Amino acid sequence: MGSRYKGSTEDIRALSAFINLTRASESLLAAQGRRLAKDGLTVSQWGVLEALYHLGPMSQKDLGLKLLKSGGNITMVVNNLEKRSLVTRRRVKGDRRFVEIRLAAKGRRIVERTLPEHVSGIVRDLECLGADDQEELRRLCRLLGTADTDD
Amino acid sequence: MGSRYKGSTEDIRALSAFINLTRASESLLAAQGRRLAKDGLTVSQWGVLEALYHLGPMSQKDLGLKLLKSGGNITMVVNNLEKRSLVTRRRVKGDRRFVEIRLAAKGRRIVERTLPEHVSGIVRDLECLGADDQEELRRLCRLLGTADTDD
DNA sequence: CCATAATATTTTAATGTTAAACTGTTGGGG
DNA sequence: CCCCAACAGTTTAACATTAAAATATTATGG
Repeated sequence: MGSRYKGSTEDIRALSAFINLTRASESLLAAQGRRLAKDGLTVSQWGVLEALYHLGPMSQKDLGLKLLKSGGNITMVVNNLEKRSLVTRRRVKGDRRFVEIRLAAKGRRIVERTLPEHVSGIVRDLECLGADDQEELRRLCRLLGTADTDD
Repeated sequence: MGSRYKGSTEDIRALSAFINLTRASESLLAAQGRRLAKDGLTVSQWGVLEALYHLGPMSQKDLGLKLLKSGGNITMVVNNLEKRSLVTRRRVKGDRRFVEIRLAAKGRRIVERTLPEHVSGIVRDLECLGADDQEELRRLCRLLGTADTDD
């Protein structure tokens, strides 16, 4: 049944790095998702709220660039936030193609109340690595992220 | 507007590692997705096909454990593969709760034809790291994956 | 000025994802 | 033997995600 696998040493090295990287990422994201769920938020919704909190109001276009998501996706996530009055939408006067997304009071309260807890959750999740290993991990991942191998 | 951020050095270290890790993972997964799309497959579908190819027929339960996905999700992905005759479903005689998923001939042909290309794609994507860095990355990510901090 | 290209957003269709409720099936204790 | 815990799978509801088509607005070249 098994063992029809024939990979070189380099293949195995790269595949092992790949699988462990994606597993680690999924694991951390899942943990963050569980914490956010207690506040009734998803990871994507949190991404939007945090961007608006730290960078101020911006268009959906800019949100998409910041979060590396498609325009249609941003529309959906902002819809769900707007339904719950966590953000507001407003057509930009001057260029009516743009929509300016802004943190609503309720959204701001949620971010300010829960931000410390979500930061410390991530810090705790990474604690099993020491400071040096965390910086090494960041260095290696940064190299990968930059590598925009558009084949 | 900005600069209401007040994080300690440790916070920033952990957050930087976190953000770069998830970005790198998304970037690699997106690249793999683009390659798979040329063969009309998604990352999830490929995960199922590859598991069946390397490990042989198995129940949806086992697929879920192997791929770390929910039961409902496996039902959906297998449905889509079954529609295209890439896998087959069969109730297990003896214990009729189980469904055995098996690679169909067409699915096997696709895996055998495209596996080398998809492996080498990953190898290429990781090439910007040397062998040592790849193994270091694997080590660090493995530590994170193991850390099942169920808060 | 006007046709057209470019841009921002929305919509649609397809897939993925989970939790929770629901359907069968099995196995075990009373 | 039968009720019921446990278990595998499916369905449903909600959200996420993308590509591609559709809408609306703006910019631009002739």
